[in-house]
Amino acid sequence: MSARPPPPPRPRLALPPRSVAESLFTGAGDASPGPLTLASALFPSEPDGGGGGFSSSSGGASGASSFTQLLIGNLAPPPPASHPQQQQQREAEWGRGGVARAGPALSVAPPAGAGAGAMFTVPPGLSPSGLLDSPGLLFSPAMGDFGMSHQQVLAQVTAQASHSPLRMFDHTEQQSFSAAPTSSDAMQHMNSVANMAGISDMVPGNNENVAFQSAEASQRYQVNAPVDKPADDGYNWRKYGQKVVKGSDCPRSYYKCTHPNCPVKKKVEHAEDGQISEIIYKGKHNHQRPPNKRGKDGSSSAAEQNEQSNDTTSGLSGVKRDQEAIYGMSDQLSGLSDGDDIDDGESRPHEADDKEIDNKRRNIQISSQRTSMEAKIIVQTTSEVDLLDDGYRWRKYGQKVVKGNPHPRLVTFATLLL
DNA sequence: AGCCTTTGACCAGCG
DNA sequence: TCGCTGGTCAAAGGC
Repeated sequence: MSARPPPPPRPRLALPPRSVAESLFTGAGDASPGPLTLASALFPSEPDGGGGGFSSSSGGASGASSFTQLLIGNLAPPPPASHPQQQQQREAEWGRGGVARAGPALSVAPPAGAGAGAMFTVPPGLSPSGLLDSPGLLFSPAMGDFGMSHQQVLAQVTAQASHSPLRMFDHTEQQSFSAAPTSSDAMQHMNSVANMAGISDMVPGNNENVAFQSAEASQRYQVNAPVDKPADDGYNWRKYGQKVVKGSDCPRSYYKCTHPNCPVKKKVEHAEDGQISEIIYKGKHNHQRPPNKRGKDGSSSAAEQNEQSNDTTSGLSGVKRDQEAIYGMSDQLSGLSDGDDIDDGESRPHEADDKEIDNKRRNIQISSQRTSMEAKIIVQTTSEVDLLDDGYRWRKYGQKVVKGNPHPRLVTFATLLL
């Protein structure tokens, strides 16, 4: 058996915090936002999913008037030329938040030779800008204790990416990377903040590595966090198989959702050190996420406690609802894939809009790229007109016919200018 | 008792 | 056709 080759050196791309996350604190004093509030901002949704979280796939994108808005979620459109100061400030913030930003930054690590900007795939429906801005990709002492949400977000990003059929689309064309702590300090920070929040037990990804799917040359980059067990992602899983895959000494585990007739499966791959290096979801849950498990001692979970303590202060607070929202969105996104033919039976008042949005999402693949001074959103799309003629400032820099499943695609590469 | 993990065997796809 | 590989099945045992 041959061990995986050591990962290439990882040029660092630190992700500066910006409006979405920072705005959460505006007017909120120095109090750190609850993870739910944070995730709510990162994953805009309807105010109340009514138990289903993102019961409608419209989510934060339902009001998008353009394709780009669909892509970038609730990020404000790029400032017009009449606001140069804003532009400068934004650029200054990007710069300030660059590699030099202190703290146990969770940096993005492109493959070797990727140059300044590698890419990672952003699942459709998840705001790329929100992801870029997400403290889930950045640890900043100035932003409070977000460790839980960092990992939660990362875990969810992975899940969403895995759920998305677009993930399967021509990954050979692009590089991708995962967010990865730059050092063991980052890992310690991740753990410590989660522990401080008292929610480590319910944090998806807290005990695992979460890997963004590498898109090229089977390179894999992951968030390295201590691993003891697969993610507690809110669903119940039964392990039905384990296999040592070629090229790795470590086993890959196969799980099924234990809910009757639920087709969802996931593969969990471990690295040499026993940590989970990759999680791949397949299918769509055709049921609601089961209620939070209570602790063995009968006490409510940290998530529920958090919800109880926060629920009255914000319509979007509470870790539980946070999870509902996030996983609901996961379901929503996963609905684009294997489970398309599955009727979840939920009322979907915006179904028509949802289909349109979904249709656009089938056409696109979004990647984010950021240099130290500039943020970009890379979009691969088969619908150039939709992309480039939507009032946003796109810079087309390439076009290519790529092999795709099931059909070859004309892919346009464009940069969304911020 | 029920649910879970373990693990060897089996099956299907692919080159 | 054959071998390799990944994915799944199902019996056995543990908690």
